[in-house]
Amino acid sequence: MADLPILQFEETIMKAVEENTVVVIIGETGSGKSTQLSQILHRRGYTKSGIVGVTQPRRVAAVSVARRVSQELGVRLGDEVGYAIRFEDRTSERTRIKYLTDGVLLRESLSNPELDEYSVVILDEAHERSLNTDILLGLMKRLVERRASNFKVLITSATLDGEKVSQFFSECPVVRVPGKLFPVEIVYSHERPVSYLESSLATALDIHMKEGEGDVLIFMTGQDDIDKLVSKLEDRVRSLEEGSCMDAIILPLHGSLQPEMQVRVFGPRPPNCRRFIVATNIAETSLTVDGVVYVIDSGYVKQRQYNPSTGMYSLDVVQISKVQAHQRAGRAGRTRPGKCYRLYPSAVYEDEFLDVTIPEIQRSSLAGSVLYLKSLDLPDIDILKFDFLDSPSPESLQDALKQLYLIDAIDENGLITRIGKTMAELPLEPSLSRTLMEANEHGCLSQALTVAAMLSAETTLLPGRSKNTEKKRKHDYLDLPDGSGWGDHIQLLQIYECWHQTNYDIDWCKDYQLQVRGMKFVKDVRRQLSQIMQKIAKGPLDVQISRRWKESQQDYHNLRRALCVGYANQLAERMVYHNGYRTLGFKPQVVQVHPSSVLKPDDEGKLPDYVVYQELIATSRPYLRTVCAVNIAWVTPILDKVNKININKLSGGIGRIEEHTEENMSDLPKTDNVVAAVPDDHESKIQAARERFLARKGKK
DNA sequence: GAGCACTGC
Repeated sequence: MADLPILQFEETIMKAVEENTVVVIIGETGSGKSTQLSQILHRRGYTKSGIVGVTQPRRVAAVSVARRVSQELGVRLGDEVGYAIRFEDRTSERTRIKYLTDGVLLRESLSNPELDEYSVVILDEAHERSLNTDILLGLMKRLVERRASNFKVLITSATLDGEKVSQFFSECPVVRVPGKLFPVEIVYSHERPVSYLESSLATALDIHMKEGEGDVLIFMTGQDDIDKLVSKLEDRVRSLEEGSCMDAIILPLHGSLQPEMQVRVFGPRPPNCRRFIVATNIAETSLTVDGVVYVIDSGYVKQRQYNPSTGMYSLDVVQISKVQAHQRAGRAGRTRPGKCYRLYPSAVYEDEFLDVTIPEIQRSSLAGSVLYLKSLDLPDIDILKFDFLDSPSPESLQDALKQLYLIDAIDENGLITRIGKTMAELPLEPSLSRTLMEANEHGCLSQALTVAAMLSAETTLLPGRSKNTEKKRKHDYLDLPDGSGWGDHIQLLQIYECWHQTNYDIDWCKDYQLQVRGMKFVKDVRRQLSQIMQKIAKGPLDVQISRRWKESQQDYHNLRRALCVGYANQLAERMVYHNGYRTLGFKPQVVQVHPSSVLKPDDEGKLPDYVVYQELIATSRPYLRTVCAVNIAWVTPILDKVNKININKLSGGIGRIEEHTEENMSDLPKTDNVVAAVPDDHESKIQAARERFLARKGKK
C-alpha cells in the first residue's frame, strides 16, 4: 500500500481539492485511486462534515473496494467504512466512507436531490461512461453550483479524456497520477486478417511455441466464436505437444458462463503450464485475470445499440475504440512486462478507430432516464437543455418523450404526471412500472409484480447454451408451463407461481434447469417492488394462487390488458397473409416473433392479431422477443393517441430539436416555426463522430 | 427455427 503512486501526490491532490470544488484525477490502472482517494480525504478531515461517497459502475467493485479500505483502516466493514448496493446496505450511522454503485446514488438523489449528507462525492471509473455515470455527471454539475461552500466532487478517469471532463466543469484542475503497470510491447499485424478467428488461432500457437512463460488472453466478440476457438486450440495444441515444453489449458470466459466455470479461470495455475483464456470484453473491465502476459486483440467488440426512429435494438460487431485497445493491452502488463498482439495494422488503429467508445447514453433508449430526470422536479432543470457531457441525439430524446407520453407518464405539454412520479420510484423500465400502475387499478397487481420481477432477470434465467447438456435431469425445459396460449409474460408468471408453490425449492429450479441465482434475484426484486407499491396497493401484493381455471383466465385477461397499457409503445400487428408482424407507433418494421417464444400458431396456423413485446432486436434478422397476445379493443385507443402526438408541444415548444429529425417525423404534424439552430462546436463534433460511426457500419 | 456483448436501480 505504501508504494501506491497516488500517495506521492497527496499534497498536490489536496491543494487542488481545497482550492476547487471539482477536481479530475487521471489515474491509470494500479494507481490506487479507488482505495486511496477516500482515505486521503478522510485523513484530511473531509469526513467530519459529511460522508465521502465513492461510486462504482459495478456491484462487485463497490463491495470489494469497500472491504479492502475497511481492512486498511482496521475497522469493521459496515462501521466507518461501508457499502450500499441494491438489496444490500452495509452502512451505519458511524459510516464516514461509503462505496456505492452509481445506480444507488441516483436513487438516493431521488429522495434527497441536494445529497446533503455527503461532503464529497467521488465518481470513480467515469471513463467507462455508463448511462448512470453520465447522468450523475450532469447532476453533479448542477449540485456544485448550489452547494459550492460545503461540497466537493472528484472525478476519476483512466484516460486522457480528462481534459474533456475538465472543460465540462468550467476548466477545473486535472491531476495526473501514474499507474503501476509494466511496459507492454504492441505488435501490429501487417494487414487486416481475412478471418480474425484463424488469425487469433495462429497467433496463439505462435506464442505458445516461441514465447516464455505467461498466460494468453484472447479477446473475441461472442460465445460462438469463443467456443469455436477453444475447440480449435484444443485440437492444435495437442498436436504440438512434443514441440512445446509446456502444457496448455484452454478456458472460455464470458458472462453466460456459470459461476463455477468462471472460477476455473481465477483458481491457482498448475506449474509449467500455459493458460489460454478466450474471453469477451468481460475481461476488459469487469474481470481481471492474474498471470496474463500476452494479449491477443482482434480489434472488435459486440455492441448493443438503439435506433430511436425504429425502436429497434441491434447487436453489431463493431471496431473498438483506441481507449478500449489501450485497456486491452494493459491487461498484459499487470504482473510483469508483456506483449499485446493487435490483429490489425497500425494504420487501421490510427485512421479508423474512434478515440473513445461511443458512450452508452448515445446508444440506449432514454425513456427511463428522461422520466428519472423529470421526476427530480428541479425547477432549474429542463430536460431538453440538460447539460450532458455528451448529449444524446435529439431523435433519442424525442423518442423518449413520445414513449413517456403514450404511457401517461408525462402530459401533452411534457410535464410529469402523478402516475409518472410514482413510476419513477420503481426500479424498472417505464413500460413495466406503467404496467404495475395499471394492474393496481384492475386487481392483478400481484401478478404484474411477478412478471415485472421475472423480466428484471429474464436473460440470466434460462440455462445458457452449454455443450454438455447431457447432464441427467428429471424434467425437460418443455415441461415448464406454456403460457396457456397467451405468450411469454404469462409463462413467466406461471413459472414463478409454480416455484412459489414448492416453497421456493432450489432443487425445483435445478430440475427445470432454471438458473438458481437468477430465480433468487427475481424473488429479491419482487420483494423490493412490493415494498415500494405497498403504500398505494389496492389489492394483495403476495403471490396469489388461483385454484380454478376460470379464475386464472380472468387474471391473465386483466394482466394482459395492463401490459397493453404499459407497452403502448411496443405494439405489433400481425400481417394478413402470414405470421410476420408490423410494429406500430414507430416507422413500421416487419418482424418475426423470436423462435424462443412460447407463443405458437393456433389450429388454423395463425398467431394472435396483436401482441405487445418486451424487446425489438435485430440479430440475424429483426425479432420480437418476449411477446404477449392482446385484444384489438385495447389497442385502438392507443393508436388514436399515437396519431395525435404533437412532438413540438411535448418538447416544451422548443424548435431546436426539430431540425435534425424531419425525416423521422414525417408522420407527425409539421411545424413551421422551426428555429434554425446553429450547432455549436461541441454538438457538431458529436454529429461528426456519429456519422463516422454509421459510415463504418454501412461499409461492413 | 435461432441463439445474447456488458452493466445497474
